[in-house]
Order: sequence, then C-alpha cells, then structure tokens
Amino acid sequence: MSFTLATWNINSVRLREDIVAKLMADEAPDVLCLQECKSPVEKIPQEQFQSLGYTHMVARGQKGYNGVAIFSKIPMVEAGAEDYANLGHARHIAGKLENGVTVHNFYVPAGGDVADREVNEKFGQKLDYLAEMRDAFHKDAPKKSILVGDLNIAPREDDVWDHKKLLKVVSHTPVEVEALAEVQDAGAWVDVTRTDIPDGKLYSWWSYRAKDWDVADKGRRLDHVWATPDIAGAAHGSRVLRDARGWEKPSDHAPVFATFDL
DNA sequence: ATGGTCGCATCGCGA
Repeated sequence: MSFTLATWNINSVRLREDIVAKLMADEAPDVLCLQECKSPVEKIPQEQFQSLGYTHMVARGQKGYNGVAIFSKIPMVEAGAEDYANLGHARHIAGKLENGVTVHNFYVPAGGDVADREVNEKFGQKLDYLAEMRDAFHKDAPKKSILVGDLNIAPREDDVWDHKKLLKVVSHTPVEVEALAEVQDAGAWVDVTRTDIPDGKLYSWWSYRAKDWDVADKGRRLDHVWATPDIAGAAHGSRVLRDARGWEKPSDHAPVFATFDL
C-alpha cells in the first residue's frame, strides 16, 4: 500500500481550522501531523476534519503554547508521548498506523534568541531536549518508523537563505546542527526530504516580520521528514507546499510532504 | 545597526 504524510507547524489549530481543512481537502495526505496547535486536546476542532475523512486523531495539548496532533485517515493506535528534558510541554506524540508504521511527531523547543546556555535557559532546554531524544533512540532503536515535525534546526548550508549570516543565529548554529546529527545517527534516521531533493535551497519557514517573504525569500528548513532505513527506500515525492505560506492568515511554516510505497 | 510580526495564558512572553 501507499500513503502520503504531511507535517505542518500550524501556529494555532483553532485560528487556522479553515486552512487545515483546505489542506485536507486539496492535498488529502493520509496522515497530517501538526505542531504548535496551541490548544487543549478537548478544544481541537475535530468535527470538520472528521467530515473530510480524518476520523482518527492522537494529540497532546496545553493552553496557549506548544501542542502536537496526528490526524489520520488510516486507523491508528496511540503508541505514547514523551516529555523529554522534563519541561512539562506538549511537544511529542507518537501513533502506530494499522500498517505497522510508527509516526513520531515532534515540536522541538525553539531555544530563545541567544545561542548560549549560560545566559539563555531556553537554549539549554533545547540542547537537553535533543540529547534526551538521542539517548532514547540509542536505547531503543526505532524500526518501521517515521519522524516528522518542527525540529527548529536548519542543518545544511542550503537549508538557510545565508549560511554565513546565520551561523550565530539560533536554529543554524554548529552546536545545534551537531546535536541534531546525533539524534539522527542514534536512530539511524534517513533525511527523506533531502534524499528526495538533494540539491538546492529548500525552506519550510519564513518569518512573519518580512512583509515581502516571497520576494525576499529569507527562509529556513526547520520542518523535517525522517524515516528508518527499513522503510526509507520506499519514500518518494517529497515536496514543500510553499503556496500555503501565502494563504489567507497563514502560518509562518509551510507543510512538508512525503509518500511511502510499502 | 535596528526593528520588523504574529498568537494568546493578551499589554508580556514565546516564537
């Protein structure tokens, strides 16, 4: 069977219910992973999504901040949720699809403005979160798994609009890039997006602060689709739906897609 | 070099 998965930092699922529904109607991924839902689970607007065929949901939520959800047309059993670095934040949810594939949906801490844990506690929390992700995948090797989400790190030079200008900017510092590589190595995760689209600039986020985001194109690839080696070869058709960044009242992130033929 | 924009626990904070 074949299924398509998308990941999207939605920046409030309640405010943007209609563009989530638009994505579901127009693009119809079988599985849609959202981050920054900014909603308690019980206030996630499920009715419209169910009517579009997304009859299965697993989610973790909190009021105002964070929050992750997986909507699926494929039956799903919840496999769990972790609170890495003990932040008490809703940043991870995992679901197991009935085809045996486990989907991990992450919202890694952004890390604040200063890339120094001595003066910026949030940066330390980001590094701690990544270290605990690494340790968890090292301890329990993932199989038949997909990891997606807003990882808040753009690892490659061509994942940012200007590598040199961003070397000291949180999301592209060498220490973060190394920490993300350690997570990836620990689970033997394959970067599906960059396997499919190996060359050229590729972004999934553009700041709200640039009114001419499309022309200026000062983007970063913060949103990722990874898979374990046993299913990574089945992946194809990766893309960023850049158009969605220009929709009415947009999120500052665009959805990232991949299809798996299993 | 600075400030710029969003969303919500809304006039401060996180992104």
